[in-house]
Amino acid sequence: MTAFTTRQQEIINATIKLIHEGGIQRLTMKNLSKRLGISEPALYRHFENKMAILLAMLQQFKERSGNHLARARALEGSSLEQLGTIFLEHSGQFATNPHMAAVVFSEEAFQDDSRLSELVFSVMDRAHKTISEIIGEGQMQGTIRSDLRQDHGALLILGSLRLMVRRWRLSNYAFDLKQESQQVWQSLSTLLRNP
Amino acid sequence: MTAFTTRQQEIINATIKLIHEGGIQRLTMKNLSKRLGISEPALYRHFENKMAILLAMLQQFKERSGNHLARARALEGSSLEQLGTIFLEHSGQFATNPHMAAVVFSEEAFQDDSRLSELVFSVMDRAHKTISEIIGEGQMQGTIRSDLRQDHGALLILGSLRLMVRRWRLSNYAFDLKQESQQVWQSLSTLLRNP
Amino acid sequence: MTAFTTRQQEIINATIKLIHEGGIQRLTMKNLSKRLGISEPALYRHFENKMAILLAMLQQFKERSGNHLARARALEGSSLEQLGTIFLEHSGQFATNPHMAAVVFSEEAFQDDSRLSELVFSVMDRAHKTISEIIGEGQMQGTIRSDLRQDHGALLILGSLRLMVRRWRLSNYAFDLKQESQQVWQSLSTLLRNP
Amino acid sequence: MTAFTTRQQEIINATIKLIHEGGIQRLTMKNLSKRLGISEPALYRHFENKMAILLAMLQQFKERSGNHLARARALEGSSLEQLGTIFLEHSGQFATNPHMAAVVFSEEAFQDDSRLSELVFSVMDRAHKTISEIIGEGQMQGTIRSDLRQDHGALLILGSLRLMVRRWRLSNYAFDLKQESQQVWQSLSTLLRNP
DNA sequence: AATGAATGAGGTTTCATTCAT
DNA sequence: AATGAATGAAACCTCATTCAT
Repeated sequence: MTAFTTRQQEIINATIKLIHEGGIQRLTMKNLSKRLGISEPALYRHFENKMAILLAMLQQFKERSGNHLARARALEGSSLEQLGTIFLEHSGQFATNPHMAAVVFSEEAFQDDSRLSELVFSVMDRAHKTISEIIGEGQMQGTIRSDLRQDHGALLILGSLRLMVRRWRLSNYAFDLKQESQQVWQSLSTLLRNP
Repeated sequence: MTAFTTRQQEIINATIKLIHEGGIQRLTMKNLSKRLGISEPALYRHFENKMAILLAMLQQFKERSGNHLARARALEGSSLEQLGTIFLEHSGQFATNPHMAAVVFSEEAFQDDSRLSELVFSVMDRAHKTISEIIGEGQMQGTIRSDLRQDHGALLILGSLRLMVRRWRLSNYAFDLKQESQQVWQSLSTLLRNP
Repeated sequence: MTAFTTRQQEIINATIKLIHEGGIQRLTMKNLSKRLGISEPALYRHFENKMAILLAMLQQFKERSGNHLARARALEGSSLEQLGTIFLEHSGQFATNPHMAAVVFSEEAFQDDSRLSELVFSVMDRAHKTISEIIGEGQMQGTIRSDLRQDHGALLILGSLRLMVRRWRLSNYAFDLKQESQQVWQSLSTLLRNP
Repeated sequence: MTAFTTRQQEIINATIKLIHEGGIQRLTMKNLSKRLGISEPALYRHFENKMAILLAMLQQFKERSGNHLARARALEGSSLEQLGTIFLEHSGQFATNPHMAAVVFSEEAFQDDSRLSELVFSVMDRAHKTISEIIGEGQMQGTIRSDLRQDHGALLILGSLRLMVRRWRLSNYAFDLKQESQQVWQSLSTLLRNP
């Protein structure tokens, strides 16, 4: 959708890596330029602002997250399978691209600017709503236990996913996220399945 | 354990409020001194460093969290009741003291200093371990379903708690956290209970 | 005299307009290029420097001012009529072309470069000298009161003209400059006329 | 009225001198700090902003100008004597303090900020109104010729004063401003006096 | 216990200008 | 004739911290 130039994409990638390494505080225009081997003013040829860089990064993140959800929805499988796909694809993206995890957990740093924080919220909210919907469908079809509010189910799934990724980060990526997320999903689906 | 002077406690409280209002970025020595109505150098009479202030704040947080857990453990009730107490007391503390929620979600900002980040991790980890233990006991007693790894149960409970509080924050405290957390716990206990 | 290419003239005009809108501070190569819809380096095809642009602008201004004076001198009328022509033509030019007024009042900004400031001074000085001359002639012919130093007369006329235009600018062009300048000239000529 | 600390007054004085030497463009926080022998951040202890420094400078200027006018109004003398006092005291202040002249003619540089430009305008406007008033009184008393609109008289007097000072500046202070202003006032009063 | 004054390091951004294409 | 990409210098300002009082 949003098309970035090569340089812009490079800048976005470097931004993600810097945040990954040292949080938002490490993301300075100087560090960014140093990382890319260009001067600070050069950055301003490609983005109007530091804010614009963050905005671009989050927009891209939102787009990717949206794609994940859409792909899962398009699956032929049962509701539980759709949920599993969402859970595993999301954690899979973090596993392959650990930098992105840092961005998700820097959310609080974006609260200064309303555009940034709304973007962040909208990403989370869309996932929440999609998952709620799928749970609702599963309950109608009888595959998911019906004594569970749909939004609570979404809270459960997303909350577990987020905390798992956070623990993975805090552990310094000490365990295999993909493997762990499969096991966690196993547990989750056991709980959700209509007995 | 750690005894703070009146002034020190005032500083810690102001720190929490500043973080609550605008994240770690708002926490500057200047803002802190302005909030307290004293000069900047005065802060250095009470704490060696900005870091020392953060450290004190987190230590206090750790202590309180530890107390919550200990109190829950001391209860006579069943495992599920103990877990419910932990869940509700924690969310209750956030409801009464919304400032504290901000600190939890500024965790990422502490990654610069290893002492800070270890402290943060230890708080989360203790809760995780305690909850795992209780789940284990519940499974042995047959009150909690046994087809669930204990650590996954802890992940579930803590993840839901955290995400619920986060959504409460992002919604600008738009809903009643106490009421909502009771309902969420209702859902959670339904899932965990041995059928 | 000085022949400018079409592009050069466009650049000069845009320069005047920018100064008009926001003073010398608004005149940056970036703003200039944006206004013209070309790139910044393109400007350097047409002028060596930013200074060269300002120089060209002032030269053109000097030329036009010289023309005004010469045309007034060529008139058949009395000395007072010549002075009136100068007064009204100058203010008339500002009325039709308010952008130019801004340039006159940005004079101080040109003091950095000696060539610029000398140019500015020479424009003012030539008007001063011409007016002094005409007053002298009028005094010899008996149409202008002779108890007035010629240079003081020039100071009076130019000072009034400048301040009137300045007030017009500061008032945000709130009054009709042409009409006002006719009335001011009425007052001035009454004072100068030999009773 | 407005009381400044010693340091603040030093900063204001240095500001005036810098503007005097090289216009507004020379007035940078770095130059200012260098001139005072302190660091840049130190300036921010005494003024919130660069703008605040300019504001303080202009407020002081306004106050002084107001005092001049009030003192002249308090004189027992005729209207013409009051006008003469205003004319000579104002030029006298510039003669003693050539730095201030630079500020007056940097007016255009203040157009960026509305507070600054309004302040500048109010200074000029008050002088204009006071002079108009005095002329009106003189006309009623018969000492000033009545075939002259009061505001045109003010335009004449202020315009001449400004242009004279400007020429003095541009000439690099080559002539004796006090002496010249006495002679100019001689001419002006001759023109204004009721014959 | 507290303050006024100061500072070095570093933050984001803008400027006029250059160079390869 | 024009551009995309880049840059060194410098702008204003903020940060945590120190020191003499």
